[in-house]
Amino acid sequence: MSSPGESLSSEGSSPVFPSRPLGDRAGAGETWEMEETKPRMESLESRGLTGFYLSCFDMLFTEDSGWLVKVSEASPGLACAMPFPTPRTEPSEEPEQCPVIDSQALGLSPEQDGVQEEERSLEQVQSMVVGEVLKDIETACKLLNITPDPIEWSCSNVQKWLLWTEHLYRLPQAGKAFQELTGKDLCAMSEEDFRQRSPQCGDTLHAHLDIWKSAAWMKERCSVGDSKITGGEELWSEADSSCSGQPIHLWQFLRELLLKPHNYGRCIRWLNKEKGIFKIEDSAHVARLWGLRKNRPAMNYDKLSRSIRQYYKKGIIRKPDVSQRLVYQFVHPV
DNA sequence: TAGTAGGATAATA
DNA sequence: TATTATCCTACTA
Repeated sequence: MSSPGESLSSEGSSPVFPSRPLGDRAGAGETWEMEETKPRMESLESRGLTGFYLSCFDMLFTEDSGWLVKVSEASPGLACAMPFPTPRTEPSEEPEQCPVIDSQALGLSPEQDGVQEEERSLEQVQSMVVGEVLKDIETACKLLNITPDPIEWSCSNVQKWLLWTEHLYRLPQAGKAFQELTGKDLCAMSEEDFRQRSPQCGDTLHAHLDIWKSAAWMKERCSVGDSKITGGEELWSEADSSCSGQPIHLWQFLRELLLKPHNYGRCIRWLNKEKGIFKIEDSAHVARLWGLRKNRPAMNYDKLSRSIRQYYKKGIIRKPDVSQRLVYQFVHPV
């Protein structure tokens, strides 16, 4: 099946790139209008990225906001787990770290100390929030087999991302309005451009794209700096088969969904993780996700389940001893 | 009606 | 060539 919109068109897109979060993109053969990026950057930074992300929470986590509990329960020791841009007036060329400041050593008053404490707490939350956002984007990249940086998306990548975002956040379909646009075209579009193409959800899609762009920017900065990322986990891992260009297998895809219960727990979940027994709660949803991942719009549970059954002979998946509908078991549990 | 099982064949990487 | 997609029939809950 051919992907929609293979021919490139920049119709309706702005000639400049208005909303690159920070910094330039040397080496990509692209012209970045830094003057144009500045207002957007300042807006982002003056609000603080946390404010930016928090304002998108209702869109981001409509599936399940359970992970937010983790933020409130987070250990203070997780503070500054990843580089995070703090509010400032001028962009810095250096990758930022989150320094641990000894207020007593600085001779601060108790009031100043309290403010410092509050700021540290805020930074802890920021780190957790950003870490979770990055992880969600990483998962989407794996599942869709697209790069995290929207600027690199082809037309079909853009359509995948649109389908995915519409599906995940229950937005009205807007794919046709963005046909024949590459990621670069998309990134060059203003919020108003988005709204013109899709009055119903253009602003939402633009906000999501902004998050992806910010995440790509942060990823780049992380890779420029050291490899320390949140909580010791390696984001953007290259070890994953789907990120290394290898075609993903259905069993791998199912396992990835199972390993992201806060995103996909409503459509697939472990019944007994130790034994590898899982249940597909929403067969149509899982099939749609698989179809999105493999660019097979006609995928349905009938076909998906046939593929699962092919694993019986191979000893990868089987039906549990007590067979139940929509319940399968990994022969070799994780 | 939806899910299960498996044969056959085509498409794809 | 291996894997998955697709289509099919038969059967079950």
